[in-house]
Amino acid sequence: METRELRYFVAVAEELHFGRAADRLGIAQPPLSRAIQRLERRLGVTLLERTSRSVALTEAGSVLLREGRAALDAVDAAGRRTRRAGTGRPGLVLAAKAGASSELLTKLLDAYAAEPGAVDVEVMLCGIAQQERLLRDGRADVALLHRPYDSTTGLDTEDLRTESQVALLPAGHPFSTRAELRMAEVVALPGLPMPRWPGPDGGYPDGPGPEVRDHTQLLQLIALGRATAVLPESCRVHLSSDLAAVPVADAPPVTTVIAWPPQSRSRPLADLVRTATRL
Amino acid sequence: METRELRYFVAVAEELHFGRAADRLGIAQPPLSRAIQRLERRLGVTLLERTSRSVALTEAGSVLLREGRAALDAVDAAGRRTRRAGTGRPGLVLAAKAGASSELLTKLLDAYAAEPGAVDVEVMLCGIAQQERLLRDGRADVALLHRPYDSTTGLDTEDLRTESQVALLPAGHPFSTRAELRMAEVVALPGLPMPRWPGPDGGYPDGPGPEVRDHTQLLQLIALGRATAVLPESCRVHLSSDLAAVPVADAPPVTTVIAWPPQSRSRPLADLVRTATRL
DNA sequence: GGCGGCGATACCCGGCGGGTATCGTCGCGG
DNA sequence: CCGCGACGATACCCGCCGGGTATCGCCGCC
Repeated sequence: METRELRYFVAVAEELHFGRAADRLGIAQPPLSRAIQRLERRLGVTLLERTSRSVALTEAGSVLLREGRAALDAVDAAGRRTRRAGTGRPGLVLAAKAGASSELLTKLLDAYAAEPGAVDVEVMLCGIAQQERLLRDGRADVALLHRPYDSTTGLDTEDLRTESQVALLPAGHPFSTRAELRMAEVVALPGLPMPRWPGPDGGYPDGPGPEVRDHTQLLQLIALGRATAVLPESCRVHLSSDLAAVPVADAPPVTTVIAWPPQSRSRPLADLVRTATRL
Repeated sequence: METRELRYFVAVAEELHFGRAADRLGIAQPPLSRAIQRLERRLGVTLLERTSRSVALTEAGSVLLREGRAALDAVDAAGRRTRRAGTGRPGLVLAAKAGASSELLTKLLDAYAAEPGAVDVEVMLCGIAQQERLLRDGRADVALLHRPYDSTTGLDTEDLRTESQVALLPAGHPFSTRAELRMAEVVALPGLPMPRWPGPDGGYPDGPGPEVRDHTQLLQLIALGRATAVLPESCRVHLSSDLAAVPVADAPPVTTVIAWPPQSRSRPLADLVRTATRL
């Protein structure tokens, strides 16, 4: 199986429409049809159920979609990491959610920079739940994640710290003076829905509440009185005066972990991980 | 990057010889040289340092070798799993070392077969340290591993049980009547070296001691008075009378784990894992 | 110094990837 | 009920790229 074929199939499987997929791939529709047919013939498996009005994934097709994405990520990662290894710049790329764990991040970067043999660390600030992707396709070498929000399956990790969570409310909200809240109270706040985060696929789940991409967006929405959210208590350090934080007694504790792709313990990475665990 | 190019590069990087690599790939040498040149040009990186007398990997080349193997495994896995999903046979393939944990394996298979919704489980008995590879390239869905001998990095796992280890000796050996031994005594047994196991790459480490591929080979060598070994105590159940087992006080305990590739929790796999943890 | 092994180069061919034109099917609206 | 339009499949053509053979250039070694 060639990566081009995989890329073609993934495009069609995502669009469920040969024309749009061909468009996205920058080729015409007929060669795309042929490529998919050949792929099916070679695998001996029907991947797509098509009529002239619709395209649907078969069971095998959805397996290939999932596995093919992972394989393409691995191929991309190989290319990117090789390029990085070749063209000077042997530094590390660390991915972190914009606005999360910032004081831990500064402490980590400072401590690591003081280590003997430290290399340049490029910080890649990204949206929610993007870090796993960045690690998998080689754009990042190491990331800060937050369990249980982020999935760590298939990554090597070390726990860094665990903290409880607080509810963020607009300053002056009646609940903002409470000593603590419960999850049931927070989710039921009238006029203040919990926002929706993008999933690992970049899509948003259905439901009420505004769609939110990063922490600054979120904080602004809360300050505007349009939403509320439950976040790790370390977010308090950069709260502006228009926001209030109230502990949530029964929210699950959040563990910040440092994660990296398996089988990639280079010296600089190992040093960074060791530094992190000693903070 | 196309998978063909990756396959070509991996072959050359492993052989460090264009002629032999071309031979292995079933093509002539000139197209192989061109393919590698094009790959280097596209990546903008020198992968191989060649003179007319030798070929050596650059730093970037060894990165691409490691990452490329993983990517090729992922592509192979995508193909194999898709084929399996398409052509009926939606069963599970379980990989286990031949001769290890056999009574746990039988118990697991029996218990799972009794579950509602159980599917066929094909058992793939393999050599030492082969299971990780089988999981990665899609030939197996789930495996039994033994920490700390087997690496579990990049795999999802559940612990099943932990046991201490015993030294295996030829029956009648002076030490065979001892109540317990220490590691230092076992490794120093005159005339009874510890055998060498293949690593994950299939190669054997250097050193004294016979090369061993699986447990039956090993047991036979011990019975013949040519070797000794330290194994989990569950190996006692199938000891023949020509072997003796003596507990080793300071050997690290061995944990049997069930492992599967990340992001692949199909219903049957989840059922099997759940059954295993309940044994 | 000549021989032989090895990677690179030169040159040729066939197949495959990609393009345009067009067909066959089917849902839908008048 | 018929015609239109959307969409995937088919037909056919072209240029490039993957692969082959022949040969060169380099260099270690007898």
